Amino acid sequence: MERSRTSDKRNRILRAAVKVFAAKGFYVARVSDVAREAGVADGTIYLYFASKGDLLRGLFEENMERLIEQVRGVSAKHDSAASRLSQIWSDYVVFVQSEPELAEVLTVELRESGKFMNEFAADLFGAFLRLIVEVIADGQSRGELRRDVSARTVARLMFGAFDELSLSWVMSKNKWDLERSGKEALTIFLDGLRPKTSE
Amino acid sequence: MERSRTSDKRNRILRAAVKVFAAKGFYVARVSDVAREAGVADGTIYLYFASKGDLLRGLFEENMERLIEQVRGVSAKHDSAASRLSQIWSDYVVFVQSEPELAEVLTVELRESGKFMNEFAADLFGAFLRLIVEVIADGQSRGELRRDVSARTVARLMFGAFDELSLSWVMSKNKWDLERSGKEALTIFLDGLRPKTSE
Amino acid sequence: MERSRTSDKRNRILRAAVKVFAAKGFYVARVSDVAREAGVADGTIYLYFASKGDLLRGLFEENMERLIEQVRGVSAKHDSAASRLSQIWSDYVVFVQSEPELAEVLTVELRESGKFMNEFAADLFGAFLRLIVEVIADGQSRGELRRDVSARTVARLMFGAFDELSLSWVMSKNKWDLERSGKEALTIFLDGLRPKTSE
Amino acid sequence: MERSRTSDKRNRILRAAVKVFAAKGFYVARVSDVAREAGVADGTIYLYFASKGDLLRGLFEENMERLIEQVRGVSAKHDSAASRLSQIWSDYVVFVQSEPELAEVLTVELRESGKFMNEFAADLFGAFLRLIVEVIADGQSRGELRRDVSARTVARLMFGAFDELSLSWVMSKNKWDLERSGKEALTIFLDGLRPKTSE
DNA sequence: GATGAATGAGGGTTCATTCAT
DNA sequence: TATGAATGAACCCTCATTCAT
Repeated sequence: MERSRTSDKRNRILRAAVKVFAAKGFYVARVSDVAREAGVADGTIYLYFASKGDLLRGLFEENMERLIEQVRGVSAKHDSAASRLSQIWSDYVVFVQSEPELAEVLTVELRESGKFMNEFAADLFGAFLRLIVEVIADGQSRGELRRDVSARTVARLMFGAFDELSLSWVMSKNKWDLERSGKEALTIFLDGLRPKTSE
Repeated sequence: MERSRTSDKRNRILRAAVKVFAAKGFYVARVSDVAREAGVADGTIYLYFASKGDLLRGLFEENMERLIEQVRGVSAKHDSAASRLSQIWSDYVVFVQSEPELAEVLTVELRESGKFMNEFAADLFGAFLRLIVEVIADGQSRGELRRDVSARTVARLMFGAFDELSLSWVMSKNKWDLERSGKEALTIFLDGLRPKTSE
Repeated sequence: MERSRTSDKRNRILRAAVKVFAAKGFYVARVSDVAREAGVADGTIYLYFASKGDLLRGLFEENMERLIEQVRGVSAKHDSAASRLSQIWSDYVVFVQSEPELAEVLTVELRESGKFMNEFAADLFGAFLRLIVEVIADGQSRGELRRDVSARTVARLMFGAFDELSLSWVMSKNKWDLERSGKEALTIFLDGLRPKTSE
Repeated sequence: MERSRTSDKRNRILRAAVKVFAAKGFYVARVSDVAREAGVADGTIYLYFASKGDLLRGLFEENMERLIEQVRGVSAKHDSAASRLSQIWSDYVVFVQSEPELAEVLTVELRESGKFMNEFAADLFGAFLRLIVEVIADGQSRGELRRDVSARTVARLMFGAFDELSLSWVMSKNKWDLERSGKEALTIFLDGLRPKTSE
């Protein structure tokens, strides 16, 4: 009887938590809601997570790391900043479309929860942002992107813009074409980030 | 003894709520925290608001309307889309800098709260977004902005970008120059939105 | 400006209390309900009554005394036990029919409230009952009523029976003929209380 | 480990509620009083009852049904109206003497509570009364009881009389002989209900 | 490991009462 | 006297967490 390194039940609970937190929000959701959704007893959750907050923390950790890994892999396979940004975004679109509830939790709860797990969430988010900053800065240093703007500012801008785009898509129940809007967004940013001829 | 049209105490409670909700988040904040901050008894809050949720609602209502009015006034005083967007943003910077806690509550809680006051918050936010859409669409129809992107998408992008920018400024306790970053952001967007020569 | 010995406002409050207590019950009724019904401010009530409980107490006192006086007067004007009981009951019917809400409060709340104003309510009720006992005992000593039953028991029986009759009439919103039922009841009791021939 | 069909704890809570409600009255009693008396935590009560009011409701339901069953059984075992009424009453005396607190709650709170659970309490009480009405009407149709009085009125009379008798016995802390008084009462009623010779 | 009944601290809300006007 | 805004103690109920089975 092999046991996967990370228990099946733990994953079932995490998946249930995503669903429930997405539907009700972290604070309104009850631990027993998660338990019911996961098909386990309330107490079972505490065999895998120390507290309700830890459940949210575990959820962030596991998934943000996955996202970060994905983004990290992009830089290896693409040369230009433009193609990297394009790839990062289209990967993210795939993620949002295939796991909209997770995307919602990751973006919505990240903010409110900042209140009770500051350093933790900030770290994960910081790591994510730093990768974007690197892509931008690299593009600038190679003359692919304009240099008169702070890479950090650009990274935040793009993150905010795409985050808003995907979140509103999730919350509007997929009523419009996310890929198309994303392509338009990317075009605007890449055009706006083109090196000035005067430089 | 003159009495302001809207009760002093109501305003004191609203201001206290902003402070407390910003510091702890709506769900973690206790009504008695707000009462203490406002210097009133717990029960007094219920003379002005029907419930804790109604307090948050009242807070949105009053302030979002103010912001919307401000944005609305901008279009009358400025001609080009560029100057309108520039003005809207610099007005918003002034707001964020002078009332950072309110800005935080308005942006952070708007999301989480979407869960329990959906239509309400969505309406106010929708009204705000619509104004931006109009500015963009108007700029497009006058040939000032590129036409190959959806005005709605652009509005969302810009909102998301600037929202992220100001929120991260608020939460990082003002460690960097918001105005400067904002100017860079505006430049990137305006460059990215410039009509294509091929058009 | 003459002032009646017992203030008008005090009476207005008492009348309002009767109405409100009858409709909602003492515990569910709020002091502010009584104030609104009386057309006075909440605080005004406390100029005439020390507390909510005192309001109920005042209500009992004033009205029970009136009822007791009425019953007391009957014995003077009537000779036989039968005619006395008949008169007491028909007076009570008049009272119940003209002030059903007061009758309801006096009978319903008397019981529940026994819990918090024991000695007081018991005294008033005891005085009332004692009058009935006297009528019965007098009738027994004069050979008009059977002697093989305790006057106290008979008084309680009759009180309980007539109380139930009038209360159910009040609560059923006067759907049947109280006078008629009362006459039947009286007949049964008087027949049942007739001296045994063997005596 | 056997489990009784109806949870032990539920019954412990109900018994505690009887004791506490009898002592303080429903409105004055606190849920935590009941919990302490039952030896459980406050929250435990809500595992078995939806609310404080539901606790009172459950208490009525369970016990009134028991009483009604008892009364119902009497008619099968006795022939004459006289022996039926006699048996119903002596059963009730046994009940009142063995569970005086329950008797008190059932009769006292039934009235006040009518305010917030009208139809419910009325139904149970109505069912009880209807059984008495049947006994009376049956006695009348068989010529055992006088026919010139409404069976409904007689039932109410007797109920009111016996209710008052037992309640006052309960509240006077058993200072007198309930059985004896009850026998007297029954004699009076049966004599009063004897068919008229003229009929 | 798994369960879910039990716990009890905590918080939103009510409302009798007060008191400055 | 009269007012009614303000008070704050009290209480019902929720729900994260525990623990005996």
